[in-house]
Amino acid sequence: MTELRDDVSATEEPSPGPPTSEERLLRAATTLFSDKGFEATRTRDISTMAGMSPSAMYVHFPSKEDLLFQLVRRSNERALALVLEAVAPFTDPIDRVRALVREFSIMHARNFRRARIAQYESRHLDPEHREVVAETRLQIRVAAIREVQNGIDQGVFLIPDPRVAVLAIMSLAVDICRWYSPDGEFTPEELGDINADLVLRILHAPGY
Amino acid sequence: MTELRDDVSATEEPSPGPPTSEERLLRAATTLFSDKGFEATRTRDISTMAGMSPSAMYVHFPSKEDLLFQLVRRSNERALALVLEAVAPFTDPIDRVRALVREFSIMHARNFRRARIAQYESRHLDPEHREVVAETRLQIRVAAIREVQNGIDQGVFLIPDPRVAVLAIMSLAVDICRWYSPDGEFTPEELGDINADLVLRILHAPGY
DNA sequence: CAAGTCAGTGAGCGCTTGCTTAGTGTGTTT
DNA sequence: AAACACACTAAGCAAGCGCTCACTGACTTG
Repeated sequence: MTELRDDVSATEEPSPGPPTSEERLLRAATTLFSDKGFEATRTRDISTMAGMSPSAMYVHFPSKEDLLFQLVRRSNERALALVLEAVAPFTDPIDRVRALVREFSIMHARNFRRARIAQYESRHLDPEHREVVAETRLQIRVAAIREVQNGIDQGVFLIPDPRVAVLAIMSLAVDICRWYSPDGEFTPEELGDINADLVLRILHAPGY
Repeated sequence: MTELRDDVSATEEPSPGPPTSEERLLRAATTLFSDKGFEATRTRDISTMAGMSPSAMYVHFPSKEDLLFQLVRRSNERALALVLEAVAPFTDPIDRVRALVREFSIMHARNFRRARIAQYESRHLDPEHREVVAETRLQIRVAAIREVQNGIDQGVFLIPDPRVAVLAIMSLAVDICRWYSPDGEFTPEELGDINADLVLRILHAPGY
């Protein structure tokens, strides 16, 4: 069975025992930022939802913007690590692309709130913070291009322009977080398999 | 040659002569809402960018929310009309899907600011306004499903689940407005052709 | 010309915002 | 026991917000 993990959970590997104040604040911010957006969220609401007084947020985070930055940074770093880990067990380009697309898609469904914040709220970051997350995102992109090019070089993918395939991979996966709902008609794992199949069709992989 | 139309232009068929005050306000709001988001945009900035005093917006629009609603409503109505017009000249399911995906994609590139507002800012609408735009969007979705199902029925598309194909069509086209820049490596028309090819590959249309 | 219409203005109101500051209670160190 | 460290709170400040309102000048109508 797949691991069930709360989308608003702040830590990747939840430690036992009650969540810390910092964790509760990050969880509350995840819910509020993804629901109403960064600008429409009030610092009072974050603290209150975390079960604290309105000013308690500033004990743990220097500003509302920094709280957003921690959320976006974690989300992007986790996405990069997931992509690199997903392809690692395989050598066949088809297996590697399949694993990449599948895991990347699953992540954007299962963690759709965190993904929304990373995709749609990062424009509210300070310029230097925005640059940090842009660097991580570029690395994700580079990893995807590498996998597609690898398959082209080995002659198993047939597509005129690898950039086009990467565009499609990213759009199919990232766009999940725009419309996904846990009550929808597909589970995250189903969406992962669906997108992996679609991408291999696009790449004209043999048998697809 | 394709018609060049300013992305922030308020009217679909620009009338000759200088733009009206209402048009200038809609254009300013398009730029500001798409750049900084609805909540981060100040009514003073909209009026000032339109060349008027801070309170002048309220002569033409009852509220900031209503200004957003006009923008989102127009954008969605135009998208629906475009989809229906795009398929009309053709009878072959392949031609119809190709035209649908191509025009829908071109629109999300050429009018990426308006598309961003329609996709990402509609959560700030009042519930009744949100329902109006949801209805139009559903009609776009229904039209896409009809075209794919038509091709399946005629035996030219080979895909297990038509819902999956429509999901992919929507994601590939809509997601353009998230990352598109006029300075990027693809023109709107190129993106339209690219996405049409990708979708026909996904559908296993003969020859793709 | 008098009256009415209407786009646009300047001042500002009531409220909320992110954030600060002084202080409190609890547990730990010396 | 004195001193300190720490998470947290109550109160509130300066700034900015959406929006209102009394008013103005230009144009239209009778």
